[in-house]
Amino acid sequence: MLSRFKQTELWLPGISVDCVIFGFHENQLKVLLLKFHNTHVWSLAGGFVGVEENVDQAAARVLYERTGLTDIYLKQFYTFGDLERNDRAAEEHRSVTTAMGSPDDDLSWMSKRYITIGYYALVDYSKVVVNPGDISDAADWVDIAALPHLFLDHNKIVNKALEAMRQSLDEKLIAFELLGDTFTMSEIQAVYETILDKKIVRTNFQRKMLSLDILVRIEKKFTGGAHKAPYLYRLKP
Amino acid sequence: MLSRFKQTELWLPGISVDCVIFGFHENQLKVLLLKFHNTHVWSLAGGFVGVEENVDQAAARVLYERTGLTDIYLKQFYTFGDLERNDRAAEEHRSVTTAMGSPDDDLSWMSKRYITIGYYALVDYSKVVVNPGDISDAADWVDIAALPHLFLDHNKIVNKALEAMRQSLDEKLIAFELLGDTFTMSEIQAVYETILDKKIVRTNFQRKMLSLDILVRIEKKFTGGAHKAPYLYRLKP
DNA sequence: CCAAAAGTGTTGCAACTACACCCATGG
DNA sequence: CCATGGGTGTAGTTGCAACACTTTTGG
Repeated sequence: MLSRFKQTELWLPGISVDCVIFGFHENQLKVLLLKFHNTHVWSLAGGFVGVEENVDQAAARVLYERTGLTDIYLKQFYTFGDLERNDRAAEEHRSVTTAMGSPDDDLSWMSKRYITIGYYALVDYSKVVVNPGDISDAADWVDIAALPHLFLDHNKIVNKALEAMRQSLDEKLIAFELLGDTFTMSEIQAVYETILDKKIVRTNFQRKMLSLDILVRIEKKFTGGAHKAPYLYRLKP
Repeated sequence: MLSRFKQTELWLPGISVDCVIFGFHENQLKVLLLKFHNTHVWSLAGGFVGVEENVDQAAARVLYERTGLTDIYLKQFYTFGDLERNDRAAEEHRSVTTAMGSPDDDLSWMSKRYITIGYYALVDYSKVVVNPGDISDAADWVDIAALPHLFLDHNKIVNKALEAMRQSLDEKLIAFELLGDTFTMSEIQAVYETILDKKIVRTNFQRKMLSLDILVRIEKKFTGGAHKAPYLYRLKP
């Protein structure tokens, strides 16, 4: 069952990719996490690199396998190659294998040294159909502000991904990748405020967004809340 | 002779590090390049990662082996993992091995697939004592504006390093890493102008530099040129 | 009417740009 | 003297933050 995660001649040895998959829901920035079978060990979506596969492709494949999505904003941000990143590997390996109670499941790869290439992905939360995969029995979106302790150095990887994303936020307008095709101005603002972790004055934010000349206001208005009528916007093509 | 470059159990398989070593001399931003024995194939300073070595340490070691320097500003900027990066490997491998004419030299590693982790280093040109190492017979500083065709995708790696360096130039004040302990204001400006590839108004640049409150003006003046007397500066501790 | 959403105007600050102009000094 | 290096002043621009205020609209 775990055969495709075993190290065979199909995969490059000692190398993995890890995807920090960000989504935005209920005014929270969330990360997609996986939980190993019968344990409470949470980890990022990761995988290996095929011998006939680009590293970027491997990351896109991992993303696809867990979310069913393609053509997603996916960016390499750092490569983690410290020996210490596996310091706790033996311990966690034990707890994982013990919990699984199946001596046939070869999880020895967990305790080997890996250099992992970190990618972050920005996806439309509502479009994701989560698939935990073979080695996990659960997958959940977890608020970035309330992350549990993660496998190995995955907490560090998430933090580094957040940093990288913040850097590119204005420059590359990646906030829209987290939203659907249409969105209200306050939704965009919520994304910015959550990622940058600070309040923004509405009027100034709105002016700035509109001055970028990348948004189209859709005449059809939002048929939602109690006493309101926010406009919907769409990105210009 | 080439034994330490062969893949043995001492090195991680399929992984390398490449260092883009920048120096500044005669108003030019230069990169340290190596030339394989008896060929005209130029490449970056690269190496493998020891099984008991952090990736960062491997990069620092490579830098040390070629320049004799330690405690250098060295930053990971990208990991190159495309299959195509080795597309020309076979061809270049042939030209290299043929030129070397020594069937004993195992250069088969050249045509294998490698994922390489890119680092850039900023060094004081005048402090470098170049050591070409075992597989190269020459090492030279080459003006960034006149790079030859490099081994594999090393041109791409240099360009990506330049981009990354530009990004961090203001933010982290890395320009000073390229200068000696003391320097004139126009030297700093030359570094900035070369890296950013644009002219800067002298007065504004000077004001900005001094306003950062990181420079100490040394009373002793520069005993150099024809009709002038530029001040020397030093970084505050 | 009321509350939320949207839009307009203004003020002030900080950073940067582009010049004009000054002083100092070594040959 | 003059060419070069070094320094000051100032006017214009831009982006941003903060705040006040008005308008629109659905219930």
